[in-house]
Amino acid sequence: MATAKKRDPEAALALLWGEQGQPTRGPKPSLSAAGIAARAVEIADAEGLEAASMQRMGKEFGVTTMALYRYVPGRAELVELMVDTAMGTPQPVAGIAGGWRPQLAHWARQCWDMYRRHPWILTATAMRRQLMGPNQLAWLDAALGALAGTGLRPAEQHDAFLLVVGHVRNLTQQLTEEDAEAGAEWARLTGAVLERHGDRYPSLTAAVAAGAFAPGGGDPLDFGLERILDGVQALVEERR
Amino acid sequence: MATAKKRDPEAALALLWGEQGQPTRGPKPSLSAAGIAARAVEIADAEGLEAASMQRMGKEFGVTTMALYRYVPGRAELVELMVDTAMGTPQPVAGIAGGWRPQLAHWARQCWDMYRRHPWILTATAMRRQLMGPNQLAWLDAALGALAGTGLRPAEQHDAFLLVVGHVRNLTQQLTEEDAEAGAEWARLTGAVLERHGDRYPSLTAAVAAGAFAPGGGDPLDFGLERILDGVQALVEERR
DNA sequence: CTAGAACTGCTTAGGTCTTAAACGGTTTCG
DNA sequence: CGAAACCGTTTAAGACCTAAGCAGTTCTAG
Repeated sequence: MATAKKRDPEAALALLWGEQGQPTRGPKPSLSAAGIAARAVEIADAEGLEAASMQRMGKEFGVTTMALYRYVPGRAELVELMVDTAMGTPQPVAGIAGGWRPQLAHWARQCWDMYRRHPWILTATAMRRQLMGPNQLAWLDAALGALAGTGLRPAEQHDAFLLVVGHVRNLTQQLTEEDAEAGAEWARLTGAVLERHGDRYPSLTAAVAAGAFAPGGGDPLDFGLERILDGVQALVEERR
Repeated sequence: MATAKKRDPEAALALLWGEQGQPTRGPKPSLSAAGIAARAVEIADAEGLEAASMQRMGKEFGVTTMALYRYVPGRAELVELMVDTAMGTPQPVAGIAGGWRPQLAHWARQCWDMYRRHPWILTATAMRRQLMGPNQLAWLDAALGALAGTGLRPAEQHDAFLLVVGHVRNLTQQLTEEDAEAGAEWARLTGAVLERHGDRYPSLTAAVAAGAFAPGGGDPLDFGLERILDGVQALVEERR
C-alpha cells in the first residue's frame, strides 16, 4: 500500500538515536541504516527527495528494494533519519560575543546555510510532527541557548525561536524555487497575466511597476532577520 | 508515469483564469473544472490533499478516472485550481482605519483563518513556483495595498510582505500538526528522549523545565505578528 | 440533409511507488 | 548438532498518474 500503514514511533526513535541492539545470530549485514541514509541524503541533495525512493536506494547498493526493509522500518522512517543526518551539528553559539542578538543572528545564518544545502528537508518536515533526532535537538538547543540571554519568559523564548526558524525556512523555500531559468519563465507568465487583468490589482500593478519584484541584490535573509530581531529586542527592552 | 510529464503552463493559466473557449460541438459536458475543483477542496479539507486523488474524484462524480482528464490537463493543474478556489477573495483592506499597521494585521489574521480552513494549501504550494490564479493575486494585492502606506521602498514592501505571509504559513503548519492526541503522544515521546539524553541539551532541558513548551493560552498568531510589525514600524520611522 | 469534425466518456494498458509475506541460505548460540 | 535468528530474494498486492485508442453524440459546413 502506498499510504497509511501502522507506524511504530518507538522503533523510529530507536533508529534515530541508534539505540537498537545489533544482532549476533545471522549473516553479517552488508548495509546499515546510517549508510543508507547518508547515500539517500546525497541523492536528495542532487535530485530531490522523490528521487531517493526505496527502489532507487536498492539499486544504489546493488540489492533488492526489499532488502532495505531489514535496516529501516519503512520509507517514512528513512526520511526522518535522512533529515537528522543532513542537519548535522550546529556550531555552539556560546562563544559569540555581543549577547543574544549576534548569537541568534549567527545561528539563523548557519541554519540557512544548512537548509540551502538540503532544501528537501522543508518538504520532509512539512505538515507533520517530526520525531526529532539528536542533531535536530542540537539545533533547537543552540537557538534556545542564545535566547536564554534575552530574559524573556520561557514561552516567549519558544515563540521567538519559532519566529526565527520560520523565517529561515520561508526564505529557503522562496529562494529554492528560483533556479533562474524557471524564475524567468514564471516572471514572464505572471507578467503577461497582469497585463491582461492588471486593473483588478492596482496595488500589485503599482508595486511591479516600481520594481518591487525585481531580483534583489542584497542578502535575502537580512531584511526579515533584522526586522524580527528588532521586534524581539524591543520586547526585551520593554521587559527590562 | 507517476512523475515528470511535460507541463504546459499556458494551458494551466488558461484553466486558472477560466479563459478557455468552451466547445460547441460534441455532447454536453457533464462536469466542469470548477466543479471538480470545488468538490476536491471539500475532500482535501476533510481528509487531506492526498485523499483528493484522481481516482477518488472520479468515484465522487460517478465517472471513470480518465474522464477527468477531459476537464483538467493533469493532477498538478487540478491542485493549482484547488488552491485558487480554496483561497477565495480577501476582504479589502482599504476601509480599515489606523493606517498600514492595523490593515496589515487584519490581513494577516484573515489569511491565517483561510490557511487554517485549508491547511493542505501549505503542502500544495511548497517548493514550487506556483502559477497564481485570480484569487491568489487578490490576496497579494490586498497586502501590498496595506504596505503601500508605509512609505518603504518597493523592494522592502515586498520583503515585508514575505515576512508576514511566512509567519502566517509557519504558524499554520505548527498548529495544524497538533491535533491534541497526536500532540500529547509526541510530547510524551520527546520527553522520554530528553530524559535519557538531557545532559547533551542543557538549554533545551532548562526551557522545558521552565514550561516553554507547555501549550500556550493566548492567540498563537499574536506574538510573532507583533514582533514583526514592531520591526517593520521601526524601519518605517527610521525612514521618515 | 448528410458527411465529417469535434467532443464526450470509457477501456486498456504501462509505468511509478510502497510494502506484506513466504522462502532458502547462513551464522551463532544452547 | 539442532534450532533460533537473521540475511537477501522472490512474489505479489494495492495504491497512484496518465498515454492511447475506441465508440458514441452533437453540431456545423458544404
